[in-house]
Amino acid sequence: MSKSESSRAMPIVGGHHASCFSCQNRSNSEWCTLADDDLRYLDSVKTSNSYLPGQQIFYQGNPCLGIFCVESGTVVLRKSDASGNEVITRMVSGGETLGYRSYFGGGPYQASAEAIEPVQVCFIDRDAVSALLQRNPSIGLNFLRRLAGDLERAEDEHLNYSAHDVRTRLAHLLLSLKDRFSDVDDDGRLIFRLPLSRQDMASMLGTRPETVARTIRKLEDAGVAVFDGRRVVVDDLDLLLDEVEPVLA
Amino acid sequence: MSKSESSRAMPIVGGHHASCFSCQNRSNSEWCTLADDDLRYLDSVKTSNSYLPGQQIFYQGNPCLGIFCVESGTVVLRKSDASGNEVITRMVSGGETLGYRSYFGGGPYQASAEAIEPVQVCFIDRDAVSALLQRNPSIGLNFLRRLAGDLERAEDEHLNYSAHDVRTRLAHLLLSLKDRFSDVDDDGRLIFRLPLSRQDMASMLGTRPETVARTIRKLEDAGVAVFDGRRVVVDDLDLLLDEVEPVLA
DNA sequence: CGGGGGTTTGAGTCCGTTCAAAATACGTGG
DNA sequence: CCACGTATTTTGAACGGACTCAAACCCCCG
Repeated sequence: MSKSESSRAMPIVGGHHASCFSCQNRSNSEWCTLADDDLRYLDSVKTSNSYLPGQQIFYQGNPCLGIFCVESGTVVLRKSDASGNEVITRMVSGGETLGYRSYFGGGPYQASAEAIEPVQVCFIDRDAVSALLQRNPSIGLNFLRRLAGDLERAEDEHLNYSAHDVRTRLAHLLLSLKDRFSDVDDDGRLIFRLPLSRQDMASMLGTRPETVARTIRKLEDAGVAVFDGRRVVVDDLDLLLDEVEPVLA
Repeated sequence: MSKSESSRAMPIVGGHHASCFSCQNRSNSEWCTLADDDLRYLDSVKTSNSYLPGQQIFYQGNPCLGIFCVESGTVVLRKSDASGNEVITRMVSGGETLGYRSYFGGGPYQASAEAIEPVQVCFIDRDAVSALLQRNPSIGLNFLRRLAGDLERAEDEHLNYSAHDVRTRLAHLLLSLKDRFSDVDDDGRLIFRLPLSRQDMASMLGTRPETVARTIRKLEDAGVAVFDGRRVVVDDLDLLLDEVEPVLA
């Protein structure tokens, strides 16, 4: 169930009101092709908010009132069904956008967005998005590219899911988190600081927490990685890669 | 010209050259918002082709040269990895479009498109699509809606997949094929004529043909459906629905 | 009639689940 | 800072669904 039951999309901290002009992420966001005056418009209509880990940015089933820009931090999209089954369909980090699937698809959100790190997000109203799309059609193309990429990832995931066991998928997951959540220490080892609980890992892998724990143990026994809570140490990246890429005959 | 470079995507029958104006499916396709002169343009640049069951319309890995309109018949998108694992990510029938994910996402096709029924498709060149997008930006919005819907379905499928066993997913599959591939006979029974082999069903369910056979047997033993090759008879739709919707306490 | 691909059935195994309990981490108040 | 209650994680044992390998079957076609 949820931890902070009641409050909906209530930011804990008022906006520190970043400017779109100085936004680090703009160059690789959908808004990169905005002309100066359009950017000025965007900057004037957006609102900026902060969320702490565990706080919900929007809920599955809620109507989509606009689009969010993640300035910093990490958000997960959780999707659940009537029976309480839950999967994490996506992780969204700084520079990425949020809520556009429902915006373009119509209908309510199909997943809940929850901050798993302290997050700074900007909100752009439906009408403002619509206006920007009119003023600069290339924004639409940018979102087309984004959605096409999302669909590709979802279908890759589908294939990956039905072709590999949990151990392989866990190795996959680690690799996909490498760039954003690991550093190399003096000895050349990879040091992860995962933003995910074991339960969240299970939701991402489509399995149960118990299985995650057991699979972690297997990877440790195989010398691939050492897990200590959310801290993971990988001595030899090649061993991790071998988990994913079977030794082909 | 463009697609003859690969002898594979060679239609068996020359176009019967349907007109876009008389196309039955236009009203619910992405092209429904085209003005008359744009439609005339589309009609002049599209080429129409036929494929027989088993023929490939394009291959995973091939560059995307344009977009296809399925006028009639059914196509499946097969996606495979280096190890030979295969899933069917989508079924596309008359009125739907094909190849737009790669067109907007850039890069080569991520799946192969194979006719599983006699199919009539129109091909629209990249440049023509681009021109139409420019002339009528609402086309872009239509594709945004389409991709958003595809992504939603893919993520629904993901949840469905990790939450339900093969038996439930098979029932799901039947229900999803009901509208297009079944009729009601005089006694009120549903008569399916499936366009899929058992292997294809396995690819859609993310399982093996043996498991499909066994699961079919279970459904028969439970009196839910009778399978005779590709012909399926469902006496009582409610029984099928019960397979999907667990009796909630 | 004799292939040959697809399908079904069988037997055995393995992976992941379930249920239950123990261990560990966490937050809160004393 | 420690103690305590709670939630999460880990471990264990038993079960079950789906997989693998293999053989038999079937149907379509030459």
